[in-house]
Amino acid sequence: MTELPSWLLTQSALHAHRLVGEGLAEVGARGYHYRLLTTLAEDGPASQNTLGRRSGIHASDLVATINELAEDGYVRREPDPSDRRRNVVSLTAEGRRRLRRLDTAVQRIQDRVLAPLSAEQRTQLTELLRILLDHHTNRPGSAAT
Amino acid sequence: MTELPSWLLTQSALHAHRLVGEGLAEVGARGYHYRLLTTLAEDGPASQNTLGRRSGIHASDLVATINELAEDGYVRREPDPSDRRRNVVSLTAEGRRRLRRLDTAVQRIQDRVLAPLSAEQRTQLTELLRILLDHHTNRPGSAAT
DNA sequence: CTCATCTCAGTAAGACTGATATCA
DNA sequence: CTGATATCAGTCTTACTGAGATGA
Repeated sequence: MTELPSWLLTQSALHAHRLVGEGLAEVGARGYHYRLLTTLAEDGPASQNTLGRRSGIHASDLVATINELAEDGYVRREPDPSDRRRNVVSLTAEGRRRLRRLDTAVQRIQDRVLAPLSAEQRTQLTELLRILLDHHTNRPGSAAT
Repeated sequence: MTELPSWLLTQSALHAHRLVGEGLAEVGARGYHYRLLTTLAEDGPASQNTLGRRSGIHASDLVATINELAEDGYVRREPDPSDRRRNVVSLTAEGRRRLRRLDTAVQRIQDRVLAPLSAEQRTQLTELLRILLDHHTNRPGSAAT
């Protein structure tokens, strides 16, 4: 069993996930916070629906995530004047600072995650995972509802 | 962000985990069931404590897992005569058959998980993950309690 | 008494489902 | 009315914490 690719994958990911989670927790953040802030910084303000698609965070979890980030003043949630069903969520200046801090933490952790691999091996691994992820992202398997 | 190794790792693992979960669900099982049955088949009967260490399943989850498997007659839980605090958990004949079935399901899924990779790339990936996992397994990081 | 073992209740993160209110 | 959007409550899996109970 300990040689099953899916096992190796999920277990390594578990460690990576734990390390990242701990790193973010040290500065009082969670994975969703980082993901949403990054998405906002990379692709700009958007409706919650759009942010959900971009970040991969489920709409219902997005609500709570935005609540939390808005409470700390990292994002702003404003009704869209052109479509009053929508909220436009955008990054504040404080949010940008916050993201820089989280980014530092996360980048530092990449090194701990990949610690036992050489530079070449790291590249190899990222490429292989990139192929895997692209494949499964575009072939939802049975995730269609 | 979508190039972060930890992101690639956790997201690919998520797909793998989902595929395996679906495959097991189709035959009415969960990950813990497969892991415990495999551990019992590979290393033989043991106390719950020992099984927890071997399988990586937390002692408190092991209780429920064994309950479920015992109810279906796949494992037997008997008090250890030499130490009445302990239960000795062992695989039944039905449990062996059950494991063969789950094994088939899981093996079939490996192919779906690794679909876009060549044989050589699969070997590469498994080796890299093996290194990662060994590293993090032996260096609990901050998992010490 | 201390320590190991097992059990039970509860928590946490991430992903997801289903129901509802609002509005286009 | 239909369909999109946001919100709310709850489920599932895996992992873990803390509090007992039993017995070595």
